[in-house]
Amino acid sequence: MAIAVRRRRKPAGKSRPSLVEQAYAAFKEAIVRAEFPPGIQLSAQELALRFGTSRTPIHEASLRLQEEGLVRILPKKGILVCALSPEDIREIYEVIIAIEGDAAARIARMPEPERLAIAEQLDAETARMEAAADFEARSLADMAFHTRLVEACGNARFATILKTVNSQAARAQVFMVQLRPNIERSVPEHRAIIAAICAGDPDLAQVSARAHRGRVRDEILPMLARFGLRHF
Amino acid sequence: MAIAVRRRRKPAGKSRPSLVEQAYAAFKEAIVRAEFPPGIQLSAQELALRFGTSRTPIHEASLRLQEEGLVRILPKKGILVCALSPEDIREIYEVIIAIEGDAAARIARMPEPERLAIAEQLDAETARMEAAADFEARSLADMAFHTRLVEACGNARFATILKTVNSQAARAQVFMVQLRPNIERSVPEHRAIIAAICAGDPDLAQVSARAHRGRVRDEILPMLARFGLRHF
DNA sequence: TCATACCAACTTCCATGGAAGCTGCAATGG
DNA sequence: CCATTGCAGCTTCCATGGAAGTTGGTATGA
Repeated sequence: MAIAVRRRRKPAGKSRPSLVEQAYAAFKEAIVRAEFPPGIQLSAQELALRFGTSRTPIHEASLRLQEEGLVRILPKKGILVCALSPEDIREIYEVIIAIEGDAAARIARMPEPERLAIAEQLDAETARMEAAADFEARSLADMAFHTRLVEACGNARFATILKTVNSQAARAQVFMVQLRPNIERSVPEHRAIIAAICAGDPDLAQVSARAHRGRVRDEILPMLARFGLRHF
Repeated sequence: MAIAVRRRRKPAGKSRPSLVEQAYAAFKEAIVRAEFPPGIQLSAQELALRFGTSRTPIHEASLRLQEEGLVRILPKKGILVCALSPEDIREIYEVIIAIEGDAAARIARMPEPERLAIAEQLDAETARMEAAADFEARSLADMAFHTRLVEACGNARFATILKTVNSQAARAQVFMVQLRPNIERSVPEHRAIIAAICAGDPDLAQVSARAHRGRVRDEILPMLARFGLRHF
């Protein structure tokens, strides 16, 4: 007997993600990449066909995406992929400004060893950004800087909120890359935030972080307006 | 013929809420009222029995509540009603401080007629609070003030974020009522925010709003610690 | 006595089909 | 010609049952 290989209790790492998880990730990816144009209306049936599951996981994934603001479920009608207006972008930036500003201030209030350690990490990302060869690499390092900033601040809810609004803005980011804003100006601004953190000055950190994101917002919004983009 | 009453296309108002909606509301209500003690583990089957539906609407409602942070779905094990630690309360207050501060500043930046109109509404709530006979009425007026503040600020995402964290904190509020913090101190602080808005001073509005919520936080956290409450 | 293997009772996960609602178009009646 | 009605084809909503994973208690062995 016992020919059959006995499975372990915890079979090597975590078990495969559920179909809901897969459908959620795939659907979200498709939305962010604008494979589904904003405003399009889909049915669970066709999505199930596309992702190779039944309708149930699709439906549950849609519920999650609706909670995040990426789609709207129209009862008895279908699933609507939400379109973002420039107004939405503005709202999202204001959330980012409020949260990141406080995150920077919180870090600046930490005891010196901790905040210096964080500052070092932030500085490394900024250096990586400065040294980056192409726009994409720079953009990636930029994102890493901001992610690190909010994850290090000691308030997990800040990170959650930013992750949500970022996923809303992600589709717009795809367009942004094509517009190629002058990301170089970010480097000294990042350094200003880092300096305020090192100095342990929460107010200055707050102001620097807000000024940085505010500048980016003020640069991007007219850009979008100029290109006459009504939605994303 | 035609004895049967023909239904209109739009049958008088909106149709009945879906079972998911009902289950969601009922489940959330039960959690907030602490009918389900925090940390308890439930099964979809028993909830379905309690709310008179099948397991599907319960499951979907649970997904929504999980997204809001009120429960966690443990795969193949059940639904866990999340417990809040004092640390969570602190985090939630910091989100409130960041968002409400910016909301107040945004209102103060509006053109005079608009911000005066909003100030008047806020003042009315504050007056209602001052005149309230019992603690509960005062508490209600207080909540109305803060709700109005964030809904009037012109950024719908601010309101959404606050609604989410408030629903997380709602269960703790139930305990708070029993502790009866001295809510009277809020009245002059509300008036300070209103004055800053009337004066059109965004920085002062920001500082006033933050100071108000910060004071409440600094009052409540030790209170919870003193009573040795580990979770809610 | 203690550690291990096993099993029965639980749980969610997911597919599926019928019920109910929405929409656009064609047929009908003025 | 226009308004109304009826219907066909679509959609989600929800109940249900089998598949598969988890757990705690019990029997078994050293």
